[in-house]
Amino acid sequence: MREDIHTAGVPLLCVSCEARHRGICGALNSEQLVALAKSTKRYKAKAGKELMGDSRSVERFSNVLSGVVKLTKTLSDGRQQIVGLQFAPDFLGRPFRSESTLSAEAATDVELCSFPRQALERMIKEQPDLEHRLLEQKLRELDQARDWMVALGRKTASEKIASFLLMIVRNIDPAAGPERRGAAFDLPLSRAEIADFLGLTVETVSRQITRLRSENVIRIENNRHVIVDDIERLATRAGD
Amino acid sequence: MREDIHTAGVPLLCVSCEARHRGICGALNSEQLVALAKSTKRYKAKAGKELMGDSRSVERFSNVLSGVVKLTKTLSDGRQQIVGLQFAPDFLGRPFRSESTLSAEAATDVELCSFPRQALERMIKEQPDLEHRLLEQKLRELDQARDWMVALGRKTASEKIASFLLMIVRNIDPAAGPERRGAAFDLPLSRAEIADFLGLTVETVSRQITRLRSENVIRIENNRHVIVDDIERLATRAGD
DNA sequence: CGAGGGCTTGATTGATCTCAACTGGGGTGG
DNA sequence: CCACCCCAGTTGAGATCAATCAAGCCCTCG
Repeated sequence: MREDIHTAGVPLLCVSCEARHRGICGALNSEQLVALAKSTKRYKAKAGKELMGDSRSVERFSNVLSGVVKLTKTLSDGRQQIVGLQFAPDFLGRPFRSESTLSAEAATDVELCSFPRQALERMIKEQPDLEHRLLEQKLRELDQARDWMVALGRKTASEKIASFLLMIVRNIDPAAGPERRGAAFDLPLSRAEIADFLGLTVETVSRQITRLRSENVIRIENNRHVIVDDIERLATRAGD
Repeated sequence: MREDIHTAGVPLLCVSCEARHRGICGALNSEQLVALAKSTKRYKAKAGKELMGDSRSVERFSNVLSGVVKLTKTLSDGRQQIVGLQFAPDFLGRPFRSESTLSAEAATDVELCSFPRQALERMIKEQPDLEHRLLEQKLRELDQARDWMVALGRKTASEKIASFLLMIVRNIDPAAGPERRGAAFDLPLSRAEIADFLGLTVETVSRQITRLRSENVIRIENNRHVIVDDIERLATRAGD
């Protein structure tokens, strides 16, 4: 591969960065990347780390470079709902003020590339295609949110679990084409988090996972590692 | 009001159109409006009319000028979930292809202003601010979708109903400031539709509405007309 | 007046929640 | 090195909220 042609003048930080390929940075040329990289900070966060409190850090946006970030909303009495999961190379942040509040937390260890709100907004003026990418990303998030609304509102507990596993399979390595029959991966979420994602309790999640396992739809090692031999078979359980 | 200044050269069709004020057309100047208006068609549809099937009419976008449009998703076995409601002057349509399918239907009688996909895309090239408006709108929809995910996943039946009524109050005339105590409006949805929106059954919706009524939180006339004397009191029941 | 659709109400069922006990692995400190 | 603890996960038994099944009511419309 003649990567050198495309990487001429690209900041070292960005050379192998996925956000430059599938993420929003793909809208930028070398010069613009250099400019943006000036105010860019790349860092890692441990699982559990809060990345964006209701108000804190609204002033920075990030690209997710690796790992999984969960977006949650909490009711006053503590009930929680995960309203989104972000995988690399998703864009993390809510441009232009939001009325609704949500917080972001590292679900697994994550790697982020963050930059100040202003830097992004300045860059948008210069390169409108950046805003286009942003729109595409947010449209995808909207599609996903709506798919989950169906699951939350109308699917049974076991359908929810199957849908969830399917969603992880599809995001963990989207590289693999749709023709593959099996997959293996680590769950990015604990049982409690899965429950918060699916609007269930931990116990119900556990029981349904056990059921899928005893029906040989999935195998599990170490509580976190899942092996799916026949994705189609799992898809059957998802309901849609 | 010196509307004449701002309406000079504006197509007749657009003069008093809300989309020009709060909607996406606000991004356009008179000339651009004239250009767009050439391929624009304004029309009314009766409640129940399908506006956008899974594939049909993806080639046109619309502004909702009056009335309410519901966006629904359906599982293979017929279970339905309403995943969004659009009020004037919302933009209706999914630019740039979607993987996820959804259909749009007039919930009440509606008035639409529609234009071909191409016209919009051409106009975006000329006026990037149009894309910005689109992004803002979709971000709002995303915020709303996530609020509903919390309701669907974590709220009780009666909290769901209260949240729903509250949402309608806030959308039906957002003009009225947050200081007003009461409100009266017609429900844009039937009981069955409310059920599809909240992930409940018709019976549960009916019972919970009855309960709110017997507790004097709301009054109801003709099954559709709702009077809320104390919005705060209703908000208390919504859970957040 | 009779029929049908939308809505309500009642009785019962059932999926999921709640509460509680137990298990197993990993880490800690004596 | 081992005993202990702690936490995540599992499993069981019983309670509960909403679904289901079944009438019945109230408009509107023919």
